[in-house]
Amino acid sequence: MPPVRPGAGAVTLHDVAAAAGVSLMTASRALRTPEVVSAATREKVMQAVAQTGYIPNLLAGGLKSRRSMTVAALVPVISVPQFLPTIQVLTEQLDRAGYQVLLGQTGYDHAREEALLNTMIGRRVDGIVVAGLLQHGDTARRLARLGVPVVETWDMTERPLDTVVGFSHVQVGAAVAGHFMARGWTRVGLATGSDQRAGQRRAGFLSVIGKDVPTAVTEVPAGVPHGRRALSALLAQAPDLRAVFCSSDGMAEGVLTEALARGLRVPEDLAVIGFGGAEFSASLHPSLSTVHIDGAEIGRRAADVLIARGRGETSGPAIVDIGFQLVLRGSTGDAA
Amino acid sequence: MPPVRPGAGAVTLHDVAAAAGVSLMTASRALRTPEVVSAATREKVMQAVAQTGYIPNLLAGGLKSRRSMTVAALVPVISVPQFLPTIQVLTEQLDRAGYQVLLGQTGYDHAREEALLNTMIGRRVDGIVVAGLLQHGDTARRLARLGVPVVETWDMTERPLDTVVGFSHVQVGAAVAGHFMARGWTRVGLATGSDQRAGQRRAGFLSVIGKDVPTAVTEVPAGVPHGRRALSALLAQAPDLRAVFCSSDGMAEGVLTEALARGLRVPEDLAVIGFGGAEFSASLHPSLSTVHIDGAEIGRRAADVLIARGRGETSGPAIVDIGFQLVLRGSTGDAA
DNA sequence: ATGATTGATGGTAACGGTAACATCGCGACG
DNA sequence: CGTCGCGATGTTACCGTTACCATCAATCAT
Repeated sequence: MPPVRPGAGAVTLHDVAAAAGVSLMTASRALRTPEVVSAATREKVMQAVAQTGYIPNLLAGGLKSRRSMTVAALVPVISVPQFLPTIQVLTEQLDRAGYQVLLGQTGYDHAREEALLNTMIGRRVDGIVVAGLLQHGDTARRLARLGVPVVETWDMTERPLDTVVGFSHVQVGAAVAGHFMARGWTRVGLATGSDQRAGQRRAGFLSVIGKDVPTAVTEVPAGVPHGRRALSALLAQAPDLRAVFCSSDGMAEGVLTEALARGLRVPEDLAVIGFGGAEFSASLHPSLSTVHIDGAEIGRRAADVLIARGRGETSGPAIVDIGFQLVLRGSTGDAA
Repeated sequence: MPPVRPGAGAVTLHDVAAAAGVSLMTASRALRTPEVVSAATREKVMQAVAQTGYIPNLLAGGLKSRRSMTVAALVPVISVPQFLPTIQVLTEQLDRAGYQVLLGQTGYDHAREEALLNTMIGRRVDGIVVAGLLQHGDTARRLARLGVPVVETWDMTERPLDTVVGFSHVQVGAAVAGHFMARGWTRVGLATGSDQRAGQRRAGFLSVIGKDVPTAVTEVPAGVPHGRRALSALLAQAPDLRAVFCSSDGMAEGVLTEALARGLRVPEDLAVIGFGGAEFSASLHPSLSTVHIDGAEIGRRAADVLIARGRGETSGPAIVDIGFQLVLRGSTGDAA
């Protein structure tokens, strides 16, 4: 097989127009704005499309129309399970509106994030969805100047770059603390990551508890081993610990495991609440209470925002708080 | 804020050339093929780029050069954990070579798969990676005619459309059956999905066992509840069942759960092997034996193939078998 | 009857780059 | 000394589509 020159053999709109016996422009309109073309012409063009097997070149169309019909989705790493429902629904919804998603992995690296954003600008994406908040640096300003819609997600801020769809980590912390208080548990602790969001949940938590509490900070806020170590560390600080709020369901699982290993009964001796609403949390023993975030809803709302912008509609509220849900189960003695 | 005309304010190569005092073409070459311009000129252009904040328009470049520097990745749904390492590594490797990944979700629907492939053709992707095998229909033929590199993955076939990077499900079934035989377990069963791959594993399994075996088929080959039901069904057929090969680690977990509920000891009364090598399989009790597939390696090899093709290198072997690994743990009595 | 309006279509010029070829200065060589 | 070769740069055309404006027949108000 001879090396095929890329793109050779592709049918262009020119061919379609010729086959339909109309001008190039009429063919273009029959596809893009059918309502301005007479029914007969539209039909001829459609037949020519079917007959020739025409597939529009979206690069060419995007170049001229300045609308690439693509959206960038930036995540730290695609395999972070937390963001998957968001990406899934985002991709589905956008697909329905004719957009495709360009995937970008920042690897938790701000330099790579910047580089990726620049690449995405170069690809003339019609919008950018970021898992988390963006650094407000040079590139962010450029995005604003170029008018690229940006949706930050899974977080909350008073001053989003453009639009934010998420929830308040401070409120999450406060809600969990509130539940602990209501149950009369005051000897409480935190098993938390060191990231900014964990800090916000901690702040919210402390604001309700009204005093400092034992805190075990782990670099990686996930995984059973980290959870086990975290509980050990907490018990060293406060042997009479009554309840723990964990930064992730994975860590919470580790805390449950360590409690079991130490002969502590959950929830009688120690209550545990996780964060994330992971699927497996329901099938742990005891079932894990957790803070559930509707990631799919985040994706849906983000898609809505971008599609509306694409239609030229003025953006709705720039801050969308989708809230969260305290799912109370066995590990806090609230349900089976 | 007035509605910004999209793309307004963007710096073009024209501006860079003007700022550097060279022709448009020289500026283009300084960026794309620096080795053919003099060092002094290159320097001038680079400075102009930095000063103007130029970002190349990849739509324009791709249109003329017929190389979009994008690759499509098609998965059933992004949240299938199995494919995540593949997607992650694929995206990383391609990114390093300057490619971006366009995500497509087929939703297990062949019509949508076709539609997505057509869209991707329209976007002039430089390659397509599919999770699984492609239907060899009209669109597949078109891909071949257009010379778009296609990498099918996570499977094996004698006649790939183009290149396949995966492993043989038949061999997996045979290997598991071989292990059962070696242990002297002949009263064995299958808890399997109804898809084609499950069928291949079953065929490989039966070819070694040498006779038909009790089989529980579930529509959705994942999830603890399905696994529990599957074991119930199997025990109804064969109360003296000694070992089960499951279609997924999730189902295997369900089988373990059901065994526990029925007072069956694992592995003494019943041995269990899963499929997929999920992370959680190691931390089940007993730890789950499973067939591990190196999904990251699949992504790496797929990226290699596409990058080589992009360089115009003739494709290597069209069939890459990365094999699999039998991870033997507690659920077959092979390790702690 | 006549100019204005409307609906359908066509022609032309981009969009922002790159491929291919043309040009030009300059040292090497017969 | 003319010209050949070569590296560096410039010119032109074009990738495939859509924005914009022009055209033209048919309908309409006056």
